[in-house]
Amino acid sequence: MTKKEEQYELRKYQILDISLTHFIRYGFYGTSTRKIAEEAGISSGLMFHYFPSKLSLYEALVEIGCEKLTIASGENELPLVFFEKQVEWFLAIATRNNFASRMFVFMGLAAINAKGISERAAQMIKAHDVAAMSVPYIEKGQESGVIREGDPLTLSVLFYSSIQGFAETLVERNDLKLPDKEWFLAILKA
Amino acid sequence: MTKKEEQYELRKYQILDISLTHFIRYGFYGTSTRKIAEEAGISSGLMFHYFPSKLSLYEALVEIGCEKLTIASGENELPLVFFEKQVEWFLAIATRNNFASRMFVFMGLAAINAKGISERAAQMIKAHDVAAMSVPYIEKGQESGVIREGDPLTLSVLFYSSIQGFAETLVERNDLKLPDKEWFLAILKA
DNA sequence: TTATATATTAAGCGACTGCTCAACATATGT
DNA sequence: ACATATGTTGAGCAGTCGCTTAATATATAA
Repeated sequence: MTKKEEQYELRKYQILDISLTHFIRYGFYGTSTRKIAEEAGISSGLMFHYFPSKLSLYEALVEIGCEKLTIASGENELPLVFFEKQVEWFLAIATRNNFASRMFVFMGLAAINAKGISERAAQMIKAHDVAAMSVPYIEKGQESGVIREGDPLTLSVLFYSSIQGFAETLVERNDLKLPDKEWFLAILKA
Repeated sequence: MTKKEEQYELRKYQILDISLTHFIRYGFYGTSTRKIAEEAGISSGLMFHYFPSKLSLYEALVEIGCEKLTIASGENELPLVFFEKQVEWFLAIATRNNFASRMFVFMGLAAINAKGISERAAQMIKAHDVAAMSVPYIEKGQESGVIREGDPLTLSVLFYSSIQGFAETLVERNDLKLPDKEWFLAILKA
């Protein structure tokens, strides 16, 4: 990779990183491309050399979020092992206030108001419904008696909501210790 | 109350109601006072007869949210009874997609990005930290052995995060049944 | 070195924003 | 009926927005 291409990719990531923070703090419409450019130390026009529009910047983040926040669905794992891995994976990225942990908050916000921003982003998120994708594991666990009875989707949504909700709180507060993974699993366990 | 005053209060509530929906969907900066006025069937100027600014409208909603979403802390209740009442109260308002249930989502968003909007709103929310206020109940429950061990604040935050997170998901999806209250309490129970 | 492609800037356009204000309509109190 | 206070409008102001574009600097390839 040439020097030029290297700087290109670096700038692109830098813009995404700054945008992520701004989108969380000020929302899509409150985020100004001028401010992002200023913070990145480039002219406002150059922004549009890297991303054709503010919307494309937002959608790029949603796409990255969909990729990064997907869990590799283990092949035919035991249900409780599957959900335990989910929690462990979350706790691992939550310990560092990095790109991924801010992405968690961003995606939570996007799930609520992407419809008011971009139909494409809304559909990406909808197609990436981790709670719905985990329903089979819930059902399997209920059959074997290790997961409590009740509507599987609702149970799954509650499990991921608790992770999502805690992640949102975590970014705002620094007086929080990390929960034990058993606390999350208690929602599911029979 | 005269006919005039009656209409005044009605309009004021109507504006708040429309604003609530817009703030959730488009965020503070994406919400236009003109659009709110249009949806309320009044001129854009009249908006500012009822609320002196868009910010005051936002802060009014935060203030209402702080009032409505506060639970009457029962005097010396048993810890598990206290948290059970919290869940029951949430489930009661979650069953209707009304003002209160949208307010739930609004306050969740406000907790994240009020700092980027209004210092006053941010402090109102901070002063209304239900999770922190519930810590004594957690500690009491841990002493009597009915609540699991672990950092009390973290435990409390996780409990309320699960409620908050589920409420946020509930407004977006209509294919969800309501969880059993035991599912939430399982997070706390020893 | 020269030619070509890319990086970068800054000015500026049209649209939209929150909000004000002079003007007019309506309702209330006497 | 008249006076006064309140309700209501819509044009308009100053500012910001996303984005374009002509011009220029810089890096790469020949």
